[in-house]
Amino acid sequence: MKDYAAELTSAQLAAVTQVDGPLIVLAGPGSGKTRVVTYRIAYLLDQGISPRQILSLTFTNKAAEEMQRRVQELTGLDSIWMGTFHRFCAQLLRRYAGLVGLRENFSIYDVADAQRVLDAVLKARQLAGTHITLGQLSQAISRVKNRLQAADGFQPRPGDPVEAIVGKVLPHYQQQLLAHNAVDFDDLLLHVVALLRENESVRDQLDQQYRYVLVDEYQDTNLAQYTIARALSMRFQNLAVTGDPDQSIYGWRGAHPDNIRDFERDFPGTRVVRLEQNYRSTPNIVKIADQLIANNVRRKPKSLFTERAPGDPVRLVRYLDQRAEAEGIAETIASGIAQHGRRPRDFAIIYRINALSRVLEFALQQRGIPYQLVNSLEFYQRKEIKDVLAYLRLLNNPRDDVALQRVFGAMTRGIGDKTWGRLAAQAFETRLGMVECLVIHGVPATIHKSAATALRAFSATYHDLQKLVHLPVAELIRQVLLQTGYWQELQQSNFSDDRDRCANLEELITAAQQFDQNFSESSGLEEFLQRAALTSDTDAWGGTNDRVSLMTLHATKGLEFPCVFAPAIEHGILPHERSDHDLNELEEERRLLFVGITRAMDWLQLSYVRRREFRGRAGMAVPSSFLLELPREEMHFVDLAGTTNAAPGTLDGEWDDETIWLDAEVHEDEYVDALDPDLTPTDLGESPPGARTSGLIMTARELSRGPEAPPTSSGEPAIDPDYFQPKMIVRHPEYGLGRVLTIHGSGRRRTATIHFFTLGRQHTFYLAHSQLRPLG
DNA sequence: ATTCGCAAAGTTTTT
DNA sequence: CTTTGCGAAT
Repeated sequence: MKDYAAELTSAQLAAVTQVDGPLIVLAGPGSGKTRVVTYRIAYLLDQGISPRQILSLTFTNKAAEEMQRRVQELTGLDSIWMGTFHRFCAQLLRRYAGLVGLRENFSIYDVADAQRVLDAVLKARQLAGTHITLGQLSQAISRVKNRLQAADGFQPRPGDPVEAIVGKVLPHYQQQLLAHNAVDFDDLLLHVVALLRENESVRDQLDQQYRYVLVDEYQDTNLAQYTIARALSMRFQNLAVTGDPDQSIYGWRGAHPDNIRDFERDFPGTRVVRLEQNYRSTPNIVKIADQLIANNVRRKPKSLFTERAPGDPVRLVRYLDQRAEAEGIAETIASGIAQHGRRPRDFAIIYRINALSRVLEFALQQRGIPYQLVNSLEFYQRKEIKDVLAYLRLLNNPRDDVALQRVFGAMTRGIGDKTWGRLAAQAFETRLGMVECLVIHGVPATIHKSAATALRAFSATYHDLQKLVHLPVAELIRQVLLQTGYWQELQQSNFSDDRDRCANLEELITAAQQFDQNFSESSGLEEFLQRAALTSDTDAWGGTNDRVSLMTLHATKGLEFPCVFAPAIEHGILPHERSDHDLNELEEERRLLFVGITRAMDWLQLSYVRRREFRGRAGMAVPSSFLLELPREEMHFVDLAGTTNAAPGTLDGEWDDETIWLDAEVHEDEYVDALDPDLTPTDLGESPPGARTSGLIMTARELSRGPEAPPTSSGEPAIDPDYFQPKMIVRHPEYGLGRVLTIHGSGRRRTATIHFFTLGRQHTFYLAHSQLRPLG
């Protein structure tokens, strides 16, 4: 048995050795949370508890893998069930499909698949043509589902147009999914909730089977997930959750904000253990993280501390543009590897939105630095991959009409809307899936000759392939590619990107081969499809490599790296423009940066640029207001933007608010000239029709508004910056009337973001300098 | 029914 | 800059 006391602090030990009863571990970043969880599992095993009785639920696949790895390192065991809620639920549903109206071979629809169903429902219900997009609708449905508002009992909030449509559509949408023997992501949870609620014996049986349930990243679970965890812990209340409210970054996905309070309510006598000491990062990093997060109002104060030796200051770098930024980062990494004994895997570049990865990738490629994109949507989103997977899904689940639609659209010739409609009509009458119907009843008489031939050909191929579903998945994929002619078509194509497609398909086959080796059981195809649906990245299947990691801030959760770069800390990107109208969302953005900063162990660089390209257009970037909230002593400012009044690097180390914040405006005319030489003075006054600003970037034209109206505040008395408050209506001599959205900072540093009504856009001002006046 | 071409629109984060 | 959508021509 391990000497637990010797390897853990007293707080950690308390969390590890509490075997029975409900437990909450509130763990700050880097406080050894994963260590606590893995040691706790080891301890449970030492107490004679069987690995089969332990269930460890995580939020992402990545976190699950990491946990699995570390548990194996510690105990040598890999037989403990670890994975995401969604994967756990998918497996349960395979077993109990009949109890919720599914068959065990159900398909899992991704967002795009689900939207197709939604689209069909809208059209059938004559509800198409509202200004509400499919995306909004499916998001709203997702919210409703995650809040456990029952499908038929859902009451739309009065006056909410989106919810009104959700109310009309939801029952039919659900019915269609069931008819296709399919579930969307949220249904995986929802069906399990229903299963556990309606079948006490099943619930009790599972409760007994999984006597020890661990939930990681508890702050990001939604109501459905919490309900599941609780249902498995009624008789045996050995539910241990770990989390950190300051790292809650999935509110937009229905994470239940008060779940920690709920937990204590539902499980009286819960033991709460707090872990506040950080073992991961240097004091500088901890300090700026701590000070940043202190700006969140809706938060229980908590302070992080560390006893690590002081390290390098955190770097804040201003680059000229995104290319310079990417190259600068690549350069720094290269020299870190060449001169400071770093490995590529020591570095991570983390950003707010996936779109930012492109330049960075390019710069790394140029220098031959190996990198990996984590969770980029790429692989399983690619057309050719989705096409083949659709065919596989169709073989596995003949009711999957959405898959058939995709197959007809991409892998067969000669079948169009008309034929589709006629086939659908017959399928509807016979209450079968469309392929089922085709196989059983043959081609409907209403279908024209050429289309009928195409259908018969498809039908014959499908029939042949159906006999092969028990082959190893890799072999099955090969057969699908060959027999449908898809492979041949791509091979003979003259388009160069079809070459890439073939390569991607080969990669899929390789992944399938790996899968076949690891899972030689008979239900191979189903399991393979499930994995394909529930993992978003390829390297989840492969090993860990010595590469620089590129990922979004969301994807970094639970990870740590010696050296971290966080580029594009700019207004509109972080905080994201769609988040800064709402305090809750803004605070979530701040937590996101907090999570990002605290991934760094030894070395951290934040950066922003003066000029960022967006939709092909260059525009001025505005530094994020979060930068103003960071302490200065722990940081080192480096200006590489090459401004006219300061040679590159001369501002090293010294910076104040003007340096990072106002400078972009001071030099704006110079940039107008640089960006748009054809701009004539008459252009300057009005914005061209249709020119919208996202708030992300100011265009040259918008910037040019500035110098036309030099500050006229000479005669007017200054207004106390503290006078301005959110929601206040204000007037600006240049922009007109607007409403204060958010306020940041205090004193001289206090800034306000104003939404201007007539402009339909927003600007951020430094209140001590601004020409803003309260109305009246 | 398919394909090609151009125009418009839209870009958060994940299971 | 991409991707998606729509309309016309084959």
